[in-house]
Amino acid sequence: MTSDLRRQLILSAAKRCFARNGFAGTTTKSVAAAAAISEGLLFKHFPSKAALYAEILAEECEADPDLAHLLGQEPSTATLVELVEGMVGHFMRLRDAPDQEEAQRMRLMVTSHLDDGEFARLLYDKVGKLIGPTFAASLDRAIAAGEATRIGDEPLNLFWFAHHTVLMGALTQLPATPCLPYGDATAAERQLCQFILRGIGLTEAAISTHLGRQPSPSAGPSVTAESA
Amino acid sequence: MTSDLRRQLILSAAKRCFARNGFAGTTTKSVAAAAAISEGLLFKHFPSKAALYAEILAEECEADPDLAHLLGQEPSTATLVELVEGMVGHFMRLRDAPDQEEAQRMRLMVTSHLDDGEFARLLYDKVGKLIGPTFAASLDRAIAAGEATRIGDEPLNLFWFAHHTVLMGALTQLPATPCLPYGDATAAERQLCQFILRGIGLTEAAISTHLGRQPSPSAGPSVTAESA
DNA sequence: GGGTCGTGAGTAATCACTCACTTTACCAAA
DNA sequence: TTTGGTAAAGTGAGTGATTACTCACGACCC
Repeated sequence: MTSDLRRQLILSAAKRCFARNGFAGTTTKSVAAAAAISEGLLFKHFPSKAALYAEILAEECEADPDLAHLLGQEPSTATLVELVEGMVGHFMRLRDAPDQEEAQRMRLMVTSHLDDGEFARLLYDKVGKLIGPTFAASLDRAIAAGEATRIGDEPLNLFWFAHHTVLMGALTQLPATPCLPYGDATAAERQLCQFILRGIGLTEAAISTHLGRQPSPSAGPSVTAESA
Repeated sequence: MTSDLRRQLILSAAKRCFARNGFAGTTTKSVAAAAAISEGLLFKHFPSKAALYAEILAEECEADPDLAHLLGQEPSTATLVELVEGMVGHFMRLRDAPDQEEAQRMRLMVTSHLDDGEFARLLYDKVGKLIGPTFAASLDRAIAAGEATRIGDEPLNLFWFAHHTVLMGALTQLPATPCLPYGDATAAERQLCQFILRGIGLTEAAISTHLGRQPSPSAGPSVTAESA
């Protein structure tokens, strides 16, 4: 097997382990087992456990799951409802997704807060710089159209509030720790969308007009009512 | 020293350690050092590291910081604005609090999600049963008074959304990992209150009428504009 | 002087990490 | 096609340090 492919397989396996057990709770032995290689080979590809973790965090920093779904569409035309619906829909879909990789990314984002504060700062800085202009622009457009009220002087804070709600909400729903009974999934998704949209200042009229129109083909709220 | 007092000192020290480093990241040696005792004595009081952790989590379960501030006042008369202001004010005060114990409790609540999913479920169940009726009643009163719109069929979900926002917001502001720049603290606190109050359905009129009146003498938003 | 409080050296297991070694992949000369 | 050389891919037993936890023993108390 080529070195690059092996590297990627190790990173993928390690991401799974770190997301599930945190940095301290993960052993290099378990990572090697998850990657189906010997422990020695692991250290041929990465100089240390910490370096492996740092590389995974840096990778996550570039590919924030929420962010990818938020910015997957044309930034200048996306409305707030589209943005929030995409974010919440993505989070809700994690529960029933066959591939749990993104779910693990969520956990990883939270664990990074506790394992490595310095990285978390870097992540917030980076994500903020990326999403900030788009979110602020969408909010400004909504305010100009009379569809939203301006709340506070820091529009980006509103995005973080929403981000936190989604992140922790996802954490409570992931299979490993489904500790919070939201009830009907579709209803809860709509409720969360409304919570966030109202929170960031959208008017009731604008929400009831635009919510649930599934305008974005890539990350729309195309959930079915099949889940428990 | 009496056995009970020593026990409490160990619990307090251990809580600090677990909150900072999680379960796997905390060593019994470090706990003993933090409690200024030998490692042997620690195991005279607690049969295992896991048992010590479980007892701390169970204790937290009984004394959720948000919850204590929410229910500290008369449940039947507290308005939604008072409840949310108390919760957010408490969270904002963590940053500048000389005693960091409550801040560590916040971290502990989040780490428990990852270290012990079963406990997290128990915690949510317990907190939900305690806060549920109070929150739902306050919300019903506000709706009846025409001060709020009903959003969804599960009023408790709205509380969890708020809880998550506060919890993660606090995590990003704690001294060990102040990774998110909210800007002016007073403005951010007001912004967060508005975000949550709007999110749970309060009307713009009700918010602007009641927000910032500091009606609760125990846990009101009596922050000064001194922080950065 | 029995009983609790407290210690610190000790245990086996596990940790991150290393190293001597074998296997595989690849390519050119015969 | 076969042969031989070589470097990378891969292994697994082994390293000292650290882990959770124990135990024999001393210090203080009523």
